[in-house]
Formats: sequence, C-alpha cells, structure tokens
Amino acid sequence: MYSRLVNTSERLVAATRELLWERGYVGTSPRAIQARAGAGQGSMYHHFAGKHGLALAAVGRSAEELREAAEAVLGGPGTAYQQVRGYLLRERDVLRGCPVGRLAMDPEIVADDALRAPVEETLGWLCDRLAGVIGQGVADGEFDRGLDPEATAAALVAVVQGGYVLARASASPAAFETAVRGALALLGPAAPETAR
Amino acid sequence: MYSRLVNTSERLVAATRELLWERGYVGTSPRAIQARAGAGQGSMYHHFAGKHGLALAAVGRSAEELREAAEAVLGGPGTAYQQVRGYLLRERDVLRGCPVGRLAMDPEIVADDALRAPVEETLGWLCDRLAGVIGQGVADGEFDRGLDPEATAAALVAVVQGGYVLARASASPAAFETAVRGALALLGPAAPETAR
DNA sequence: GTCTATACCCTGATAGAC
DNA sequence: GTCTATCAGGGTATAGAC
Repeated sequence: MYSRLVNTSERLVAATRELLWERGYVGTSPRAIQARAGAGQGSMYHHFAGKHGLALAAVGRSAEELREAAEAVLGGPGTAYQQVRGYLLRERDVLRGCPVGRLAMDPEIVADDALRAPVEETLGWLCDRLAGVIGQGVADGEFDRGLDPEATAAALVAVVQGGYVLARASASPAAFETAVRGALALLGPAAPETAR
Repeated sequence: MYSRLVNTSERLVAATRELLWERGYVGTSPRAIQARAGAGQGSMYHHFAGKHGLALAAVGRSAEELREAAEAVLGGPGTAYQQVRGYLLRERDVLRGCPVGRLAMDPEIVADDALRAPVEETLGWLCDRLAGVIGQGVADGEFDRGLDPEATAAALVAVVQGGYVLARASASPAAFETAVRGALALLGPAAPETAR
C-alpha cells in the first residue's frame, strides 16, 4: 500500500484522505487509518496530534487537489461555455462522490470550525472561479445578458454535488450524467456547434 | 421527549429518524437511540431486530413524509413554473439537509440494498414527479419546446441536494438560496410576473 | 521513530429476571 | 414489555520501552 510514499507521515495522510472520502470523519477510526497506512499506533501519535490533527492535514491536502483539478479545466482553452462544460463533464469517480463536499454532510466536521474552514473556502473558491468564467461569457455575449454569474455558478456547483447524491442513491453514475446534461441544456443558449 | 408519542415503538422510530438525519447510519448508535427515545436496552431489542431493523423502519417513514411534502406542492395549484418554484422554495431546515438524500452519502446505507432501496425509490419518484410537471409546462408552451423534462428534473433535484452541501459548508442557508435562485433563473423563460 | 501495554468508555447484542 | 447484567470487541488516547 502506498508503495511510492516513503514517509510514514505521508502514508498516514493518504490513508486518512481515503477514509474521510469513503466514510466521513464520524465513520473513520484511528485504528482503520493505521491499518490502511501500514503504520503502528505509536507511529501515528508521534507524527500527528490524534485523529483531529490528521484530519486537518488530510482535508487541507484534498482541498488543494480539488482546486488544482478545477483550475486545470476552468483556466484552460476555449469559450466560457466550453470551460464550464469541461468542468461539469470532467472525469470523476462519480460513485465515490466529492472528497471535499462530502465532508459538509459530516456532523463533526461542520461542528468544528478548523475542519469546516477548508471545506467552506474550497467550495467558495470554486463558486467564485466559475462565476468569473460565466461573467466573462456574459461580457462576451456568449450567455444571456440577464444571467447572474454568482447565482448561476452556485447552481452549477450544486448540480455536481447533488449529482453525486442521485448517483449513489441509484448505485449508478447515470443519474449524475443526466443531471449535468439537464443543467448544461438550461445554461445554453450556446448553439450545439459551440458546445463541441 | 416525544410526549405525544405514546408507544415506545413510535418513540424509537422517531429518535432513529432524527439521528439518521443528523449523523447518518455510521454515526448513530443504539445507545444514542435509546437515550433519545427514553427507552431501555431490552425495550429496543424487543420491538426491533437491532439497529438495522430500526433503520429500515425509520428510513421508510422519512421517505413517506418526503413524498407527502413534495406532493403537497407539486400537486398543488398554479402553472408548472409555479409548482416547480414552490417546490424549490418550500420551507426547509436547510442546515439539517435532506433526511433522505443525506443517507446516500453513508457508506453502510449504500452498501446495503434493503436500506438503499427506499432512498433510490424516493429520489427516483421525485425526479419523475418533477419531470411530469415540467413536461406539462412544455406541452402548455410555458417552457421552451426543446427542454428535456427528465434531465431538467434531475438537474433541479440535484440543485436542492447540492444546495444543502453548500449551505452546510458555509454554515449558512444563504448559499442554498443562491443556488436555487440561479436554477430558477435558468429555468425561465417564465416572465417575472408569471413567477409570482 | 516505532513498538507494545494499558486505560477507559462505547458499540452492538444476548440472557434472563421481573 | 421493560429492566438490569453481561459480553467480546472497537474507539481514542497515553505511557514508556526500545
């Protein structure tokens, strides 16, 4: 496991990230983290201040990766519509859900400001970034002049987060794709040719 | 607690429903259920076959209530747009999230077909019901003729589910309302007067 | 840095008295 | 129907040897 990660510390963070993604904070135990990282009890408490400290490191790292992945598409080439579409249709492990958004449903993450902060910042950044792209599209005459970039961006980010819920409920990625398709169709009036 | 509920059995189900809503299946213990219901250990195991059986009863009941609440709006008076808008803007305890959709993020619910089934059926029913309303709106010329009712309905249900994520991440209902406003604006072209 | 030992409470469940 | 007793194991953490 994690054979490429030489540091015990890095393996612990990687294991924690996976478990938080799969089971949330409430459902993740230090014991499970140690088992997945191949590290002992003493080793874990030497490197981190318990489950909470480990979660802080893990959440920070996941937040960072989400931004990089989003920026790769939203800062890429193409029209505003193509960038938005690229983000919505980017490859995702749909049935696993969002490693960051998932944490917002965990009662102990939401109750802890230090753990909630990176979640809030990341989703806030994503909405803002998307709003910027949409605003540019409006300025370019690509979208309807009356479109509110902030509200539209929030709706699109919500479609993605809610798409995961629909997909997991039906144990199939199809529901996610249907929701995204519906959102993109509403976002028009980009002509089908532009949509390529 | 639950003073109106005379049956121990009913109090146990009510307590389980609340805890599943707040903490999910993974985060809910029989002990916590008993404490909230004001019931003893033996009492709980007399009425139900453990945590799993209790969860089955609780999820079924929550699913039923969600349908009733949705039907009250979607089957109510008004144009298709008004019905959809009524559903999206219906009063919600936004920071608590969706009592049914929330379960789709729980690893043990998703891994258990008996527990996942009511979640899938309820969200599926909701998408279908909303698609019916939208389809009627298209037939009435209220919405664009090219609108795909199923995909649009899925997108709107996803906006609600994802809106909860955004709201909880920022510890404020505002993000939910922004996302819903963005979605309704995209859904137009109902004129503002019609939107009343 | 990593290990084992230990602590103390919680979890999910069963047994049997009342 | 409800109670208390009990159980084997897990959750989270500390102590101290190596």
